[in-house]
Amino acid sequence: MDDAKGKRLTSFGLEFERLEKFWQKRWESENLYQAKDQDKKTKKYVLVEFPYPSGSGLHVGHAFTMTGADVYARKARMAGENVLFPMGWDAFGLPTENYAIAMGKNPQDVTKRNTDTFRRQMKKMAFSFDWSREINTTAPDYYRWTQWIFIKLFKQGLAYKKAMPINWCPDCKIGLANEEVIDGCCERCGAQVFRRKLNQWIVRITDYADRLVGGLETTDFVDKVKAAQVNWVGKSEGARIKFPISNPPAGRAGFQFPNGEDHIEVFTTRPDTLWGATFMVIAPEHPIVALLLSSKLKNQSSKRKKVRDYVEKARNKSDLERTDLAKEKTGVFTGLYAINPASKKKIPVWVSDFVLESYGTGAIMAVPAHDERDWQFAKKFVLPIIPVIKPEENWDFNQGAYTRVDQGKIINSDFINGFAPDEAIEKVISWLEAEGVGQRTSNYHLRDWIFSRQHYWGEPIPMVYCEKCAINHNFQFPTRLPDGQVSNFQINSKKQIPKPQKESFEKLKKYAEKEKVDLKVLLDNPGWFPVPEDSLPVKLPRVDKYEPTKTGESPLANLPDWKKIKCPYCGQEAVRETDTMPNWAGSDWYYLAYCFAKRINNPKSKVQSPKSENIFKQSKNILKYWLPVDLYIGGDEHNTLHLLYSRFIYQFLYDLAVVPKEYPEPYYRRVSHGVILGNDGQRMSKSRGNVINPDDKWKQYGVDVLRTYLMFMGPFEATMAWNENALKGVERFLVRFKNLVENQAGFDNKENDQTKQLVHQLIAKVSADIDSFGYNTAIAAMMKTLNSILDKKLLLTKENWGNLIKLLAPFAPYLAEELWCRVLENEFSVHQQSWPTPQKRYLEAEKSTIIVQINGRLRGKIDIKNNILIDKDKIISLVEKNSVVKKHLSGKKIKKVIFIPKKLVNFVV
RNA sequence: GCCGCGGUGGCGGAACUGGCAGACGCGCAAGACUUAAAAUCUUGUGAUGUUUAACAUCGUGAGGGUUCGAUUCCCUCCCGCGGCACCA
Repeated sequence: MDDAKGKRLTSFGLEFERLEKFWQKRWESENLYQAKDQDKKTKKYVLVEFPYPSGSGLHVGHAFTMTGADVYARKARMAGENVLFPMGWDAFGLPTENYAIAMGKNPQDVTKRNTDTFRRQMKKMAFSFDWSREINTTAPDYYRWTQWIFIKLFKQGLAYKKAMPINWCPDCKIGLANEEVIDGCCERCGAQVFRRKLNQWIVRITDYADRLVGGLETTDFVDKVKAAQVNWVGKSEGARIKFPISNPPAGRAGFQFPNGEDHIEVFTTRPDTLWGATFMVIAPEHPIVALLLSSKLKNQSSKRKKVRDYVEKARNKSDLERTDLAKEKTGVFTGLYAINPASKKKIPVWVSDFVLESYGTGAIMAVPAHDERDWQFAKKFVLPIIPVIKPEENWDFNQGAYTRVDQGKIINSDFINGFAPDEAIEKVISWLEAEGVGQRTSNYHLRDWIFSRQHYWGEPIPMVYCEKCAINHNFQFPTRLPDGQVSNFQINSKKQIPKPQKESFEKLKKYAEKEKVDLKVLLDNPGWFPVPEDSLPVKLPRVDKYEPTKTGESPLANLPDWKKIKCPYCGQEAVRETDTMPNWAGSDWYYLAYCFAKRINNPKSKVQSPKSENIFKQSKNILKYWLPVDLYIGGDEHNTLHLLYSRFIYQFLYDLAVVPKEYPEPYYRRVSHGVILGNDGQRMSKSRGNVINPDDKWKQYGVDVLRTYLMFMGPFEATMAWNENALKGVERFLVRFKNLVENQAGFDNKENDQTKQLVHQLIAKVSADIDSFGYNTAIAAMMKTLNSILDKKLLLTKENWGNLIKLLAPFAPYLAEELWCRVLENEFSVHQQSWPTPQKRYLEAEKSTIIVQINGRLRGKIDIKNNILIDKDKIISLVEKNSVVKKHLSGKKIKKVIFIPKKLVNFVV
């Protein structure tokens, strides 16, 4: 075409940079993308996970994910929806702290610099975020509310302090949650993790286990996300069964079972195999073991010494060693015997580290005939193996356990003999409950959430410890049960409490009522009080050293002045908690914060309601308007932890009635984005040298080419390798598009029906594809249409060029704006235009192609006019006249004709 | 071991609820333009066979099944990716 004017463009890149700057500035000055609270339009909340602003800037993975979200948001906005598409910073975290330590800078400054870089890059990428709602988890006005949530958790009895054997990373000098330990090593530094007991704040997420699973029903998460959540909670149903001890070391001074009764309780999913339980195994941490070894027991036999040695060894083992499947079973006999409540047989109690203290009751009934681990143990220590399910084939129980136990019939089991296992389970549970030796129950893999971190760069946990109160409140009542629960608060129980204690108990009770604190938590955590809510935030003080202390305490422990505080209860001198919160805390509720970001970022503004009201209640109407999040785009790596934690916190806030009662779940739809690999097909990493930096690419090709390429690479949810050549293909497409519009602009073009059909079919296709994240096929369709226009030398009217530009706008916003305003000379801005709607009359062609098959094999195609399309007989006779069909049909009998209107005719011969 | 996802040309990928397999892009080949190269444009491009056309046969990880018809549904198996894992 004509390049006489020298106007013709062959590539973007540098030449385009000027335009990008120009339009970026204009969009910003006109506040194009601000969402309006309470607007009458349909709201749509499009959320993309906010990044951790690392020092290395925006990653190409961020660029990919956010472009995908941006395309969706832009299209929705043009289609007339009130779109909330916000962005912020999840800025607390170890990398910043480590960098600060290494460079001697303070994390606040490092964070400021990093977020500035990220923001600049995102603006360059033309992401249509509503920057008026930007939030930062490290801003005191933000984490004030993160702390507030923690206080509420405490007051409701959902946070408690406990010495926990935690995963301790010797290099980072920090306690790690189970989730942060990968193959027994620290997720961040790779050092081997070992166990260490440390006082930690624990959050009782397990109380919400059933709701975290049940709530999924009302959401539209993709199946794999739901499955991941369900698996993580890991519910299994079964029964608890009590096994009485036949030879308690009775008469010995000080011996008393921890549960007050002389039995060991187990959890099993297969109560039907109870008759096959020939021994028991308890975890080395089981309370009975501690009791057996307690110094109060005088007779320290050699057997007892063996137990002591074994338990000692197990304690020093790392998790990695303990859970190594391949290793041989170890264990020792405790000297205790239990009575199998069903068979009444005396069975030995062993201790072994393959039984975990943290799951179930920390004790199992071993059924070696039908469980692989129990079988191995029985084989090694020569314990009896009794089959209780009849195998469907010949089975040698000396060779292994028969574990296909869902089929078969029960044997050797008294009144359940002959039943199928699932029936037998029901019968046994009824019997257990009737006899009072067991009950139906469920267990979860989900553990309570260790919430303390011994680090600087996190939200301070807003708690105070008062030693004097701790002494005064360490009430010894008979009402305290062994599991830490308090059954009732009757002072007038059998054992009288001494008078001073009684008085202080009454006082504490009053405090609990006034402050709305669960009395149970105060009793379980003597001396611990939340800071008063109106004194929040507990600001992170500046320190000189960011390293954790040698004792494993956070660096805040080095600040005596900061630590000192008056006890909120007694007013005397007390100390602050020096631990900080885990990374997840700030991201648990950030999607709520966007809704009322103005109130957070400017707490002194007039919109602030009375101080007594919390920000969630103040923003009730705004939350009701925006929630739930309509679409949440994020990575698979957050499908368990972040998603589960934030759903839990939301459900908790729901129970506090501070979020709208209409929405029991925060996120309606969850879509997980894909991953971009380097051009070698490997995960991008500095060590491989295959990292693609988006900065380089937009400098070379321009933002529009980069964005369009990212969306064209493949399905939004897939894993794809970078391919520089394909990037050039996209550039060709955009350049051709631009040149063609420029060539046709300014003419009074007349177009034919064929052209209109092309345009309207494309509108329908692109609209549908964007809605279903089929960005790659949307772009392919645009390419195809452009090729047709070029091939057939079609002319388009200004209106239809406008339509095509609108379709392109979500992908290539700069080019679209340039063509819309400068070339077509339309009014600013293309991004505020309404999304085109396809006209039905152009969607269907006059002719349809009918496929002709013979015996299901393609033999020809025939174009048929629409007006006779449904007329079966006419079409069949028409088809039979076709020469190719005639040839194939000659000399054959037609048995049957299959006719699908508008699609095909199939002759069966 | 368990759970989830996937396997289609030389490559990335397309194919709606079973109905033209390979859209679109890359790469490659030939040609045009050019002194030449790059860029751009045109044409071709799953395999095999008679080979000019046209046509035929095969072809969506392997094998089997359902169906007039299967990349799509069912069964068995193989391979890859992700997650969980001594969880009773």
